[in-house]
Amino acid sequence: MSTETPVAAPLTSIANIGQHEGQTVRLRGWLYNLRASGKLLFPIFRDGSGTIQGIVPKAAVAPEVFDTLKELTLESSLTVTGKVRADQRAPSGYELDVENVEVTQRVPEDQPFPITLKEHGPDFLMERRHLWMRTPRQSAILRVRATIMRAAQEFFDTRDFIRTDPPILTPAACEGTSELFEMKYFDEGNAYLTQSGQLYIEATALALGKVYSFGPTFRAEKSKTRRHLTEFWMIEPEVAYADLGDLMELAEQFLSHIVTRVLEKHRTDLKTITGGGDKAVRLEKIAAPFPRLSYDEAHAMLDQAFSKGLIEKPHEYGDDFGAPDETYISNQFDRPVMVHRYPAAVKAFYMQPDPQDQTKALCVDVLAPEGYGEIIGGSQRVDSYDLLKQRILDHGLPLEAFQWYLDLRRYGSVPHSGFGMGIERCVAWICGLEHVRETIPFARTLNRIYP
RNA sequence: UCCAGCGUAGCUCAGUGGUAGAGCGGGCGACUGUUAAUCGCCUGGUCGUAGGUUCGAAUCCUACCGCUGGAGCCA
Repeated sequence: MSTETPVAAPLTSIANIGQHEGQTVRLRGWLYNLRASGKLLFPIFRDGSGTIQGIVPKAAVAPEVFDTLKELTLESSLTVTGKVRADQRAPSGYELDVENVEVTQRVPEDQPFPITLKEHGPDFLMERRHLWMRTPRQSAILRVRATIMRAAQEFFDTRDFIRTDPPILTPAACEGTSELFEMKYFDEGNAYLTQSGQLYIEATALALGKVYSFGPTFRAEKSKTRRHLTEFWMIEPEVAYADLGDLMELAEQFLSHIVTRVLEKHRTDLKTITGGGDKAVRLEKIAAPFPRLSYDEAHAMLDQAFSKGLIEKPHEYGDDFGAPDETYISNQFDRPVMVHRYPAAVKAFYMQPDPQDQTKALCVDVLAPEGYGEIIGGSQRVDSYDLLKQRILDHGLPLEAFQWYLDLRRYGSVPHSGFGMGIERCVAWICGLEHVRETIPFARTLNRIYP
């Protein structure tokens, strides 16, 4: 439109705009919001990396540029040219003195963009997840998720772990308990979507030493809570010759590394997510070592809490902890707490018994602070052929299906340990979110598979 | 599967037996520093569905449907 605009204005992103202070740049993105005050317009642009406010005084731009922006509808796509200026009044520190704008597609006003800056309910937003993710808070969460995933892989890659992803289609249940998604598999009978790659990475660990897997897992449980998805991502390391102590050290260093990376890259995003307040402070305390609590110590803590009226139900010794129990325990600490050596009876068949007390399993749950629940579950695995076979039979599992798994104890068995971390719960905790449905681009929950 | 709560305008909600409401959104207008801008006017509804009680039902009762999050189970 305006012929004065230099065609060569460099293209940049809003996140990097500070490097171009005083220069005229181009941004490609969308109109996020528009305020007007007479002959002065305040359009807010977004480009996926952040948002920036533009300033358009009527006297300073070509009339058609002013008119185009004044009439522009929210979420219309555009390329904007303008000069970057530092401004104390701007939340991000920079503003754009708009010189020109070129609209790629104009949203018609009879069908306006449905997500406004006001409040909406979860059903309305999830039905429009493909649009909701354009809002600054949702975009920020997805950026943090990406960093968490990258940091998690980087942690293992730089420690010489080999990534070995297990199959997603499996012939039988790994643990025999969870509800599985079932499907027909040609003439081979039924197949199931994996609920954990653990048994498979035990095999790859005995081949390659230190391994991890990273991919989606599926649980058909009818859980409708803020902590549950039917499809979620899990990263699972498995280490030959590692015992429970090694595993707990690995877990606390792993989580510390992830938090460090998020703090390095996402101060602004964390502020956007928590709505202004600088909640990054609570993450600065997250550093190894983490507090450790045996099952017995945790039980005693709950016992005392009940007698003081701090929790509603008494914890029965020998039972697993319920969600309110986990919340209480985690609230006693300012960093993740590692609860180890649960009663073997409430844990999976493949967990190694504690030599000090055969009724306990060499396992650990890492509970995130603030009631976000179990983000990591792991254990030392049974390495004796005879014991593992007996456990399979005791749990009523079909021995034929586990022959390959028993082979791992038949040929050069060693002590080995591993854990799994649910990415979504980790993101929810680090970002301080109400619900895991916001931690993944398209959440799959009990009664939603659209969009 | 069980328990609880909620379904009223495009959105968020108020209205609890007597003529259907507000804010936001959308439209028109005013405003040169707004931050979910503000101000004026306009627009907008088979009160989830079906049945019942009543002179009269958004409101009370029953069933069903949908949503929400809590238990169990789990990451």
